[in-house]
Amino acid sequence: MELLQTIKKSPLFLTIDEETLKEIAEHCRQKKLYKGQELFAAGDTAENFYIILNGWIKLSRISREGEEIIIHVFGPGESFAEAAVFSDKKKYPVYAQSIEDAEVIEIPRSFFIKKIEEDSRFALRLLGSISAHQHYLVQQLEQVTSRTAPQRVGAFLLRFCKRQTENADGTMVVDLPYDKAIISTRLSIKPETFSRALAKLEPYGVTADKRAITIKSPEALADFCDVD
Amino acid sequence: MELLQTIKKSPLFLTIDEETLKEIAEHCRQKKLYKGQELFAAGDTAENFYIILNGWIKLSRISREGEEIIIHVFGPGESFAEAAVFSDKKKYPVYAQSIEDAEVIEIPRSFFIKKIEEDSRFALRLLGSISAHQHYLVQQLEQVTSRTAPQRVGAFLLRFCKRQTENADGTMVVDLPYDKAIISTRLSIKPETFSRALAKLEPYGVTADKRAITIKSPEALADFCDVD
DNA sequence: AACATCACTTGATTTGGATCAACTCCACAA
DNA sequence: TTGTGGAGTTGATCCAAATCAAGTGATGTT
Repeated sequence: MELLQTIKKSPLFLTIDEETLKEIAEHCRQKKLYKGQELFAAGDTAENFYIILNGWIKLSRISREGEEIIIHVFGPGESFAEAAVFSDKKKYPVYAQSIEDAEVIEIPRSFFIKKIEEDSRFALRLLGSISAHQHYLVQQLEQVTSRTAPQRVGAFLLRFCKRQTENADGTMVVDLPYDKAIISTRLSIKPETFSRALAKLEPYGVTADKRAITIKSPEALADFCDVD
Repeated sequence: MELLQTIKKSPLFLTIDEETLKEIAEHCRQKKLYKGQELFAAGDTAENFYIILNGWIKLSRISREGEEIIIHVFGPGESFAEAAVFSDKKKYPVYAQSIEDAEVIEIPRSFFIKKIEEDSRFALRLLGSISAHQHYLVQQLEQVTSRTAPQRVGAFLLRFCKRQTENADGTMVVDLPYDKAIISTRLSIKPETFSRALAKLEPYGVTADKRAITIKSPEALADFCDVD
C-alpha cells in the first residue's frame, strides 16, 4: 500500500515500528488538493496536522494591508502544523494553501495525542521534528536580516540543489520547483529583485534558462552566500 | 524554598503536580551569571535547557563577518533551549549570554527525557511550550519582513508594556528593561535607526525620558503598528 | 491567425535604513 | 574637580531594494 510506504519515509516516522505505522495509516485520511486550494486558514481550530505525499503547500500570513508573507513552502515527505496541534489555543497561526495540485495525509489531533500517551519514544521523535523546524525558522530569520537579496537567492539554490543530481564535473542543474514569484515571496523579496539577483550571480557561475538553473561551481557560490 | 516556587510559576510547569516539581527541583542546578557571561556557544553539545530566575539572557548568532543577530531575549520565568535538547544533532544552534547579572536553573537533558517517558502529560506540556516559541519566531519573521522600523519599535513597546502597569487615564509608562542597543539588535535595526524611529512615534503619543517611555494612547500606537 | 494572459525581465526613479561622523549627556574614577 | 569612556542623539551621505512602468516571449484560446 502506497500510503504506508510514504508515511514510513517521512522523517517524523523514521524510527517508528511497522505495527504503529499500520495503525497510523488506518487513522488518517488521504486528501487531494487542486492548485490554489485552501487547506486551512489562520485562526481555524487545529484539528489535524499533515504530511505531504506530493505537490507543494505554502504556509503564509496575510497582513492587514493584504500583503502576503510566506513562512515556508513544504514539499513531498515533509510534515507541517505539528506545533499548532499542541499550542495552547489550538488554532493554526498561519494560512495553508497548495500551490500545485497536491496530495496530503491528514492526521487527526486526537489520535496523535493518544499515540504520544502510549509511546514516549514517539513523543521524543515529534519533539525532534518540531525543533528541527524551529531551527529552520531561526536560520530564516538570520537570512532575512543579514543577507543581501543575491545571497539569499544563492542560498536557496544551494539548499535546493542538494536534493537534486550533481554532474561528474561538479556542475549542478537545479530545476526550480515552482513559480519564481513564489520563491521571491518565500525569500521576502519582490519578483523584480529576484530576477536581478539571479543576474548578479552570473559571476559565480550561475546561469538560468527558464526554470533550469545551472551552477558551474557550487563552492564559489556557497562562498559568496556565506553558507556551509 | 524559593527555587521550587519559581519553577512552579514557569509556564512550562504550570500544570505539573507538586511531587514532580519537587523531583525536578532536586535534579537541577541553580547558576549565577555575571553580566556578559557566556552560558553556551553555538555548536556546544546540548546537555541542558534553562529557566530564568532573574536577569535577561540573549540568544544570538554571529555571522561570518562578525555581525550579531539576536534571536530572542528571554526574561524571568521563561524557559529556553528546550528544542535544542531534542534536536537530532543535540547541539545548540545559537549562542547564549547574559546581558545583566542573572540567575538561571539548569535542567539536565537526561533527567528530562526520563520525565517525558514517565509522564505523557508532561510531554504534551512541553510540546505546547515549544510551539508557543515557534509561533513567536513566525511573528518575528513577519515583523522583520513587513514592518518599518518605527512600527517594529512601537510593537516592541506595546508587547512590553502589557507586562507593566497602566494608569487610570489609559496612559502607560514602560521602563525599558535593557540597553537600547540590545533592543535595536533584537529588532534587527541599528541604534541610530532606533533613536530616529522612537522620535517618529511622537505623533502617536510616545515620549521618551531616558529609559522611561510614556505612551499616551496605546490604541493609537497599536493601530499605527498594525498589531492586536 | 489573431488575441489575451500569464510569467517573467529590464529600465528609471524613489526611499528607508545603513553608514560615517560629530556631539551631548551622564556615570564613575583618579 | 577634572578627565574618560560608554550610551544615546542628530546630521549628512550613500546604497540596496521597492516601486512604477514598459516590454518580451511563451502558452493557450476563440
